[in-house]
Amino acid sequence: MESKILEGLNPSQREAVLSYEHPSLIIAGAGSGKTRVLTSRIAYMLEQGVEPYRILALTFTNKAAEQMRSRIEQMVGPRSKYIRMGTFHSVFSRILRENAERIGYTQAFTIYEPSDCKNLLKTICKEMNLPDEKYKPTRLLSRISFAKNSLITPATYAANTTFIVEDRQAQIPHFVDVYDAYMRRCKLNGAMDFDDLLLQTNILLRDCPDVLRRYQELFDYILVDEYQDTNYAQYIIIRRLGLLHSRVCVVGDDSQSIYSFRGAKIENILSFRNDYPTAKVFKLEQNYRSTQTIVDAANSVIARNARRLEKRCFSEGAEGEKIAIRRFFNDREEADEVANAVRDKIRRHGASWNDAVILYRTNNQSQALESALRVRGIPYRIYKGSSFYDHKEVKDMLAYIRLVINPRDDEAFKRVVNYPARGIGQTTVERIGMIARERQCSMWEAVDALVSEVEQLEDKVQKVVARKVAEFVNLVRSLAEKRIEMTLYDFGLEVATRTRILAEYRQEDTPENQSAIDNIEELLNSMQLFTEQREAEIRNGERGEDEAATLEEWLQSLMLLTDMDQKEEESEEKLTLMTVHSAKGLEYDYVYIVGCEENLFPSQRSVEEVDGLEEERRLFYVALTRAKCEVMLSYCEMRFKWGEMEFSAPSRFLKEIDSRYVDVDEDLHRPSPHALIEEDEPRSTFTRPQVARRTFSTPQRSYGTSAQPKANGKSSIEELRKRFDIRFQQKREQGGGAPNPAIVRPAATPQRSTEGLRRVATGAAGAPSQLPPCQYAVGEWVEHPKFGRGQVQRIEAMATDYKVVIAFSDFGEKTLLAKFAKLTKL
DNA sequence: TATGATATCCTTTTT
DNA sequence: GGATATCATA
Repeated sequence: MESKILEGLNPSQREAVLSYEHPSLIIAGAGSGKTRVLTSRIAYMLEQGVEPYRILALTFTNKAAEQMRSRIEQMVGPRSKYIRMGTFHSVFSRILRENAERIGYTQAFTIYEPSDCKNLLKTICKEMNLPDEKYKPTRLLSRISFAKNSLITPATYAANTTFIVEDRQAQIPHFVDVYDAYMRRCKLNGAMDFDDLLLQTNILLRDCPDVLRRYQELFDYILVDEYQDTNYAQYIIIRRLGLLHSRVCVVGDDSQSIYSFRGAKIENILSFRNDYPTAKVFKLEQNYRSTQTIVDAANSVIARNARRLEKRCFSEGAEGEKIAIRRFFNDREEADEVANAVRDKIRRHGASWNDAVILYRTNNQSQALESALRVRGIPYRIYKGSSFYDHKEVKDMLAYIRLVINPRDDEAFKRVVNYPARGIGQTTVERIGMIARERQCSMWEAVDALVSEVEQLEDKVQKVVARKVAEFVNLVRSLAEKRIEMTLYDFGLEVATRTRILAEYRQEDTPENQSAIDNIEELLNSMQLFTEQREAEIRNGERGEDEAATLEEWLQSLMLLTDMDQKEEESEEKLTLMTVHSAKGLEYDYVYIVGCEENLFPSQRSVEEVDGLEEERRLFYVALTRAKCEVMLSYCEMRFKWGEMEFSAPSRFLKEIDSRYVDVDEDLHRPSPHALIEEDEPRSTFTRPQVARRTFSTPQRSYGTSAQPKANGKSSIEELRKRFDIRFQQKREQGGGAPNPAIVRPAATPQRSTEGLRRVATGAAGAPSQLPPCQYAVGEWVEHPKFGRGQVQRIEAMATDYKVVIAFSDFGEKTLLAKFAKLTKL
């Protein structure tokens, strides 16, 4: 009897699933059922008796991991829970935590986010008296990131003459010293940055053979998704772990390698067969997602890349519509017209907003689109890099929490030592920093001693300052004590109130303050959610009793979240906006790719880099292949950039699509107005032969020296305006531009209950008298989605909510928060 | 020490 | 244009 898992797989998919005992390279073209093969393979392994905890499955995003897990669960049931599955970063940060002491780290290490890293670099450069116009934090960090991802430690770096010469030429001769100091300081602070999670894992596996051995023996099977986007550090981790059994299976598509800026090495997938000579190779070439037109069009573009693994993608689906290419006057018009186009498309096909996506190259392109969508009342969701955690109030909360977990975290210390203001100035902070450096300890440790000596201080001024610092130290200490006896949520609330952060935002009732309070509440929500999830897992026997949710784990999971991991708001139909990068792995019926212009897509920088253009082309390929049915590409004549109008030319990629698959509203090769202007103003500086073809590329930065282009451009804008005004007029008359009033309500922002927090605000924190009455009563019968039926035993008022103790028939007594528990009265 | 004014970067893409 | 950093002033 054949396994059900194999049903419906095509021959090559099937082979890829069956060969789980062999190291495998699965080259999976876009839309070829890659995830299905991967999940089927794992499910099949489980069915064949492989123990789930012996499987290590690494994905690119947490979301991908969750999706895979739930699919496998559907196939083979709850055993899937025990598979070690997640992103490289989340899986290995957990492993690092378990073994932190082995590499001289504290188990309570915190993770520095890029802004912490940059701040630290800034301090280091200041201390070393390096000119900050050359030693820019971002630049330093990206170089450090490059080094770490290539497993180059400061020592190896210093020994490499190429690097040293490079740095000298880049006028940052002391980079290696900065790098060294940075790593030391991180360690001293008990902190790791994102790249450390991979680098330190490698150090751990290199220096501790017993640890290596343990995990080698544990993980009989290793599967890696999106292998084309792994960097050297990740590659070596896989090599090391796979050395014993070598049952490494990687899945990827070289044509979709788009993360080289993060150190991803396309070579990893290109040379997999050399690394694992016994590997079997499977090619998934049939695209089940897109129309033939889309697949063929995408092929015609990607064919221009030199370095590729041989494969021939095809679709047996419908031929489908041609790819539409539209030209617009400026980014505003583009946004308006694309919004109209999406709306019309969705209406005409009776489709859902969920079926369409607008993709762009850079995040900042979303602004124009957002306002166009808002005006039309089109509901949308936007995936944007970590916006939530970028909020000041969230960072402040997290800084206190980080300090509680790991007091040596200097960046957290500096952030909140005087927030909310308690009279500790810059000078004081600097002095603490100096003491810390003298004693080679963290700032916390520096003041820790000081606090006990406060009263013995002679100097009056010093005494006052010291008292203030002591106040802060005691605050954090007392929070640390509270933490032990409290639930995550209660502790979070304690932090918000005791630090007076909440009070800060309650002083004045402004929209900004309300949103800050909302965000803090959301942070607390996530704590509660985390606790509940964990409790459910323990109840289901998926985790041991001793594995209750901890603050550390919550924080870690939070730090490693990506923009793609945000929770889907159930059943809300929204149009999605995101970068092409974020769209990898997703699919939509209708795809709109905006800003297909030179210097934007492809980006200016990519054109200058060695393999930059090929990567950009792959990115374009990714964008095209997201579509199931239709694609519309658009570009503008002008775009608002750096507060100025700049001319743009259509992207070269538009012309690279075989014309058979394209429907262009205007001749792509027609000289653009921009080109006309160039001709009006001849430039003697252009001597290169390319000049003749330059009609389609903007002069900005390319060869054009000085700031002429901008000035020229500006003076000609009026002229252009006139020309386009005529077009506008025509459009208006055709009725193209006017928003249709018959359309949907405005995008309503989800209303969260912030009642609780604002209430606490006013009076003494936690005065229960101000709470609205509890919606449940003792003795009442309720039903919970997970725990089933139960009777309310006790109700206890808390600061912002009620604790409800419920005796469930099947799960026993449980304490729930009224606000969060999804209870229905019976 | 805290606030408001000016200067300066910026725009790739993200775990 | 806009966010953030640094500076000048009370």
